[in-house]
Amino acid sequence: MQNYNRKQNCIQCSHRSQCFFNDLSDPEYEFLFSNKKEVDFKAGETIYKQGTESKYLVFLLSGMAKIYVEGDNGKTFILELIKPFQFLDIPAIFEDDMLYRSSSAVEDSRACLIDIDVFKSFILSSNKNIPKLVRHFNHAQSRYSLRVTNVIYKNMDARIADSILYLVNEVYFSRAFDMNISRSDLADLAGMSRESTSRILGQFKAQQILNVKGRRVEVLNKKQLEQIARYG
Amino acid sequence: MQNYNRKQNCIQCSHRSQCFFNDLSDPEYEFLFSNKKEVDFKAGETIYKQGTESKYLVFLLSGMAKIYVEGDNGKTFILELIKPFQFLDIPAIFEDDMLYRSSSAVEDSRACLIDIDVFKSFILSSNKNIPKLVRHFNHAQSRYSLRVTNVIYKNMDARIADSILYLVNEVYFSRAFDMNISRSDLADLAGMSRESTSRILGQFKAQQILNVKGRRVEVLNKKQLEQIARYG
DNA sequence: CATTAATATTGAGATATCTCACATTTTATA
DNA sequence: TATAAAATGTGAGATATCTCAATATTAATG
Repeated sequence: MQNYNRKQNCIQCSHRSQCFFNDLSDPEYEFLFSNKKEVDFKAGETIYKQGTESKYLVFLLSGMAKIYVEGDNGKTFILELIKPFQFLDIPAIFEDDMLYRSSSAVEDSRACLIDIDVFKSFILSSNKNIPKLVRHFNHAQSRYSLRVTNVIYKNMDARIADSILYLVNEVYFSRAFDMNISRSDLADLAGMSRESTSRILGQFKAQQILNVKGRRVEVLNKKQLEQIARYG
Repeated sequence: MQNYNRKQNCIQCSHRSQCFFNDLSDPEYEFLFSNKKEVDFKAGETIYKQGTESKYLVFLLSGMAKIYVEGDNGKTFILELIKPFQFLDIPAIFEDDMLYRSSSAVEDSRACLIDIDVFKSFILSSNKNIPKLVRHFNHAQSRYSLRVTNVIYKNMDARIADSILYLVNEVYFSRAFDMNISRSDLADLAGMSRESTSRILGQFKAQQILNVKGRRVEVLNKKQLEQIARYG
């Protein structure tokens, strides 16, 4: 069986909590990944849809995915971006295996599908797995709170500043990066229209807070960006 | 030790998932509630604040509490209302015991505080507790998704309709009820200003969708309310 | 019961954000 | 490399929602 080179991968794993796989014994690892499937997703392709049940737990191997909620009008609000060696959503296991959010690939990606029943057995097999699972949920909840606060209380400037800081601090780990997401995605991340997003990026550029050229973004004044993210 | 009359209580428990306590053995029950404290909260009093750590798990015994996120500007957005025999938030156990949201009593309430370390031991003590815990998290996540979708994609009419339907279907279990929350709370639940909330209630009354008099609310046309909640 | 304080309603103007239409740039394709 | 297609930027008007100020109602208190 292919080994996901887990010790190494976990270094890259930006998930707040430990990676699920970094302290598994070989038999545990074998068990969890028995029946695994690997699937490729083209940029833009849907990985799963909210309101559907899933027989799998999706683990990203390469590329990037966005997790979002959809309104009746077809608009989307991005909750987080998922990078390799992170899970996408864990369905409502021990209930109906429902997914409450949707996901699609923002660039060509490869994912590993873990059988949900195997995952359940894995979770129940040892109480050493429980803290990891709980940390996953903690993380999801803390992110939700941040996202809600962001979109409810902040004006457009603050929302864009916040989104850029998210990219800097939690996605690309650098003040200068090439976004692999479109302006529309950035708009959906900030919870506003594409046009407003453009306007505010232009304004930040004029204020020398950012340097933006196409998908290249460079943060020139992080302090000020943080200030804006906080007070609008 | 006082017994919370758990078999009976769980009938009242509106939590999607089973109540944590309805199938505990007596020794388990004894263990979980060892060291428990009972505390009273007056209407309006804060139960806990987001960003703080908690040594307790709070379980509501009487009254009603609201769970909300706060912005830097002091505004609040209510995520859900908690009734007796439900947990308020489970802190980020197996991490830093942080709370990501705030809670306060909307009417005089009594709560039972369960020692968080006892709770952790309880969770780890048997894998039969895991599904219950996971269902709690599933529930929290599904509610977050609903709330986010509600506030991001819907106009004011839809948000008020949605909030009223929440009260009907998940809080009071009746088309006609006396709200124990203020207009401000209703506004915070719908994510809009107090004034706009008043206006829309007035409009729904004029359209004979609702009958509102003070805190008495009666839904006259639920079909239409659902229609509005969906399409605005 | 009268008075005060708190809560709720209403209207009008201010403001933030969106939408639409079009121009421009970038990317994909023949 | 030329051309079409897609993505992005920009301005102006439309719209939803908020804020402020005044009034009305309900609840609390002496």
